[in-house]
Amino acid sequence: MENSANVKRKRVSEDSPGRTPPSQLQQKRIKLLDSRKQLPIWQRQKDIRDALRDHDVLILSGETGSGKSTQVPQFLLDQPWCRFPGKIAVTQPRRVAAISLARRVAEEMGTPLGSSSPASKVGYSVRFDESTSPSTRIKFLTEGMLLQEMLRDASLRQYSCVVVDEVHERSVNIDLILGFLRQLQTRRKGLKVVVMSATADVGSLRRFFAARLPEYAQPDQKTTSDRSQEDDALETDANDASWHGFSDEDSHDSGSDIATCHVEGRQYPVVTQYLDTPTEDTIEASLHRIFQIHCKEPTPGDLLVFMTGQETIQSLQKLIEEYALGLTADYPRMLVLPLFAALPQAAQQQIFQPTPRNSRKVILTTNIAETSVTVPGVRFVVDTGKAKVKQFRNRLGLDSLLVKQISQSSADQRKGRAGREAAGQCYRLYTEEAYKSLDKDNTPEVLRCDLSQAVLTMKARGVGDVLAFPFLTPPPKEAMEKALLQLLELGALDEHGKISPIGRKIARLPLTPALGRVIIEAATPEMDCLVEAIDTVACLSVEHIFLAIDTEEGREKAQVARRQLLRRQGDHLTYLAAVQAYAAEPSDRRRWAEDHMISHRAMQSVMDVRKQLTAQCRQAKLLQKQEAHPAADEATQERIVKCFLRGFSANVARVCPDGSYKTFAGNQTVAIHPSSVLFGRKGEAILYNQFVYTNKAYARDVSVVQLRWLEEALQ
DNA sequence: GAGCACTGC
Repeated sequence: MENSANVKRKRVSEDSPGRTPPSQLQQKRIKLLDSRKQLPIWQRQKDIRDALRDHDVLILSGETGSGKSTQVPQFLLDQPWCRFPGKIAVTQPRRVAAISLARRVAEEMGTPLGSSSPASKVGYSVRFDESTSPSTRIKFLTEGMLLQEMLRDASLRQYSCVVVDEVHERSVNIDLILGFLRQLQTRRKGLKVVVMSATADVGSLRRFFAARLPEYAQPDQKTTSDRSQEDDALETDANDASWHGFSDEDSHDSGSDIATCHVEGRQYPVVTQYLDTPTEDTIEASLHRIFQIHCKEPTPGDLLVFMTGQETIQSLQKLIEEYALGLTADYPRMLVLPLFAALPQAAQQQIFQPTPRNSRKVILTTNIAETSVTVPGVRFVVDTGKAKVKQFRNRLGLDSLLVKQISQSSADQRKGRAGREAAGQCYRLYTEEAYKSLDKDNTPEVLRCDLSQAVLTMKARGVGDVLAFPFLTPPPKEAMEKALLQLLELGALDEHGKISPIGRKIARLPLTPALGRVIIEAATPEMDCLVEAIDTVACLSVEHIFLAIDTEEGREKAQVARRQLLRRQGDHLTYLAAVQAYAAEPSDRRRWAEDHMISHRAMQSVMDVRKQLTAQCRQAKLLQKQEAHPAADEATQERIVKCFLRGFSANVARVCPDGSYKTFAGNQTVAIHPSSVLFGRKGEAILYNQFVYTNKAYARDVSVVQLRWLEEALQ
């Protein structure tokens, strides 16, 4: 263990280069102690220590502002049970949170951060950035990083305690970690687990940790078949959060080894207003409400409007700006700012600029502002009550992305955004009855996604019978079986369901199993195109590299700017050309990206992923001294696409006489997505990486394939 | 001829 920790320490981190003198660190610590004592959780210090002295599991609920993420690890550090092996892991859903919490806790403890000093007691570990020291006691890390650590040591032997934060978010990774910890506690006595959630209702978590293992691992048969019917009907609402693996009936609550604790949050009051009658037109209703608030309420006080996506945000922005022209000079000025993930970084930064005097920011946002981005200065929230939700359909192997009603907890989260700095107001553009009829919680991601990666994650960490894995919310059996079949087809599992050597290699890669399989295929002597495959796969595993353009004129400009990069064979080879050209650019890469209307931010991530994949392939002995082939080599290009065929053999469609495409697997009609270079073109058959239903079924990331390649692949 | 919310290894 110590060895691997030392090796990791050599990796880069972004700590401040100069070391802070110890006396300054202590001064800062003493100064911060006063504000720590003001936190609601400070009073509960003894309760929390006692709870974990007497129990192995603590479920801690507390809203934002309680201070639980920073204080709980510090409360536990000097406890006798925490002396050996001595480390505390605290998981976080997002990289920025892991890093900033580590920085804050290091300051509060008066210790240097991470790798800046061998004496540092607090560190962090996120992808591409690890900052720990030999003395690290508290480590903040993303959920994915903890799962990666479990590949090296499934028993997590360096930790005395694992704290899982933000459990209410219910990502697949959180559910996997909870299941692993639940299993681990039966064979590693003394491992303490703290589960922290913003939701006060912790009944299902309690039952989960209290139940005897074999009994609750069985999925509920009745509910499973209900869900599979729903799966057939594309349009039905599958957002049924009332479905839980842990209903009161299957509770085996002994309660003996589980402590629970609730901590008050620290929020200003927020007044909620509902509509008297429901509305169909949320854009119109938002427009109306925004101007009402703006004309009636004093400044300062910014306004945050929750919408579904880029398109609705941009049309509402246009409407507001038109209407704002009619406002007299008596009213404050209005600054309308959109906020969504695809927005370039510079535009996103605008929301952090201070609002000028006598003006009001009106921020139109997706649910990025619900959890990931905290917008300062907000006193008013307008909530349309809707969000786009992704749902995987097993039968069709298709992701749908449709507008759905949000859950109550999501609505409450949005409302809370108005009360972070002062008392606020929240206007819900739906009736109070509608609110009461919403699902209580968000549907856990594990019920909404392709499970192949989760299943391979389990297999690689020693879970033999994945159908018996303790899920907080067991997915339908069909979904698990579909994932097992897909892994078998990829050769990641053998016919007995055991993980194969190929499967182990794929599981180490930070990729979906299908993309991982492409890498493995490309490394074979027959295919011999690993360098190219890494570049292409790296591009496919980050956000879209081509900047979105919304005018006809812009599109023509983009066509010209990108002309040398576009490949008639399709998106895969186009991405490869773009990565190769970017990587070969000797001087100003930012300039190159601008010239080609490519996102520099996306290309930087591509280069990070490329570096990581290259290192991992070298470690796995997949990559020896292989060099890139000349760019124009057509035989290589053909082999690259064939490698993708190995990973995505189910994602193939043939052209029909009417010019549409139909999938081989399910005879589904599929259209080439407008973002593809093949949009509007025809080939005898296409291969695609993603199959997404929005307003119709689209293939994304598409290349032309020949029918005889498919026959070869089937041999 | 139409465009995907958000995380993460």
